[in-house]
Amino acid sequence: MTIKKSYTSEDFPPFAVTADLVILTVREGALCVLLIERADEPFAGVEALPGGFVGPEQTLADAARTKLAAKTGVEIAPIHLEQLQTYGEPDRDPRMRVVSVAWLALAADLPEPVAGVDARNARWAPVDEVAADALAFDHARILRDGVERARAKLEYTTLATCFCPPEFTMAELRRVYEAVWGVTLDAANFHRKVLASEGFVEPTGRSAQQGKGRPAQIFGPGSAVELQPPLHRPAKDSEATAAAR
Amino acid sequence: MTIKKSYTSEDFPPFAVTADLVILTVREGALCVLLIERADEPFAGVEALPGGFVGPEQTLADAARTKLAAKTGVEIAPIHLEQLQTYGEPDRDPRMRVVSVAWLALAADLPEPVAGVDARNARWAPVDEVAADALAFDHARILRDGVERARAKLEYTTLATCFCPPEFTMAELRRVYEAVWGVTLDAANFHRKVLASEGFVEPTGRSAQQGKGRPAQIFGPGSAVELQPPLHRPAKDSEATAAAR
DNA sequence: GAAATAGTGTCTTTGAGACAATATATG
DNA sequence: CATATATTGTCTCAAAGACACTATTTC
Repeated sequence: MTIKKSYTSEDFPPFAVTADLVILTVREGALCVLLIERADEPFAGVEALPGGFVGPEQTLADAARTKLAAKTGVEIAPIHLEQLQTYGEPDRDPRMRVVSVAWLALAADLPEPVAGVDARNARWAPVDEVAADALAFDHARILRDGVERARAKLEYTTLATCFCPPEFTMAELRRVYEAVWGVTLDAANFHRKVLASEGFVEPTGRSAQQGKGRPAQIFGPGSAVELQPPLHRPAKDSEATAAAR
Repeated sequence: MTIKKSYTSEDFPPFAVTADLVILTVREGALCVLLIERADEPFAGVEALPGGFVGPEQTLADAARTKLAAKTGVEIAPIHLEQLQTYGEPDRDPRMRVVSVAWLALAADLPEPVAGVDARNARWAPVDEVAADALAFDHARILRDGVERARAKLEYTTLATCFCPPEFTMAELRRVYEAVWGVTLDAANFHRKVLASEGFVEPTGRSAQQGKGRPAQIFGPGSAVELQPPLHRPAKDSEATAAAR
């Protein structure tokens, strides 16, 4: 290797950099991911995670935010966005060398997604129904990593409130945990543990109006980011029965 | 945006991609990071994390492994390597648009590092003595993220054994935790908790030879990756005294 | 009142941490 | 034997989870 005083485009191999998004939400009791159907080759007609190239003057986070807003049609209100991992196998895109910086977004239930110019269709897919080989590129792997990150973070952060509307009941928050973790939780113990975690939720003083049973208190998100003490994730219901055999 | 059938170099902005390494070890009771002194501009003479460009046909992980082996002079034996985060602010490198994929490496105490062609000098620096503005580029931020990742992972994984030689005593393992977390741990409780975490360590049956007191049993790393139950990180000794005021 | 959902009480088990006590080496 | 380090025992406290019980609504 020779020592150089400055770099020109000949000194380093050029890469394309994309931002790809794992956008998760909870719909009808299931953890769902936003998938688009690709319009162009490669993988035309195959579903993929939304994403696109990072602009030359654009922050990585900005690129992710822009694409998130475009797909969800929502000005980034209470949506959490964090960097996941970067994927850069030399052959992951047949066209050229592409490095994909993947992001994880958590959102409350949103209106139906918007199809973009480069995507025929978009939908919320329950993550458990996405086959390991159903997505373009290495997006199935990225999705898996994103789901696992979300599952882990619910244990020790207050991120579950990102899946809820601005105001919610204890039962709604519990159903978020149940959907993301794929478990059933004891309502009584959950209630106590959430209230014991300082700054997790903030009581509004009001109660829910309609409903069958006793009206539930209404909470908003609290100011804390980390859960102290954390909530522990039990084994999945299906795994528990499997282990009991 | 127009729809295109194929991409050429005009269709996307070219980026340089580097792999930068946070290589941590425990030396003389302190968590240390490998720093190099930059030979070239920008930041000539300033310390930085080791790293370099990713080759056109190279995996991101391969690029990190190669640079790790070059700097430590060690064929990657029991060294743990995992991806940390990717940093790509448009102005982080004054020469051009660079996206840096950062990696975290954990190693047992190694021989003195090797200076490379593009580095005047290399040394193990205790992480607590690296000032927030002492490193080139945004490497101080990367270092902070790496240290925090390592600290967190010792709680729920068996990675602490990566900081130990292939065989170690319970006290050596405990001193790893104490150095990384900056705390003092109760030897008795630590002993029990490590043995209670199935697959964390494997007894060899032998005992240490030299030493002042009762000879310690010698262990090797176990087969488990996650700690069940985890070890909990207490507040730093200094923070505990501060909180007591 | 029956059913449904929200919320509280209580008991058992488990693990964390403080610290006493014992074991086995060296000088 | 004094000292140093390793290892085991024991006690207390906090949190997790199971589950009985009470509270407040709708039909």
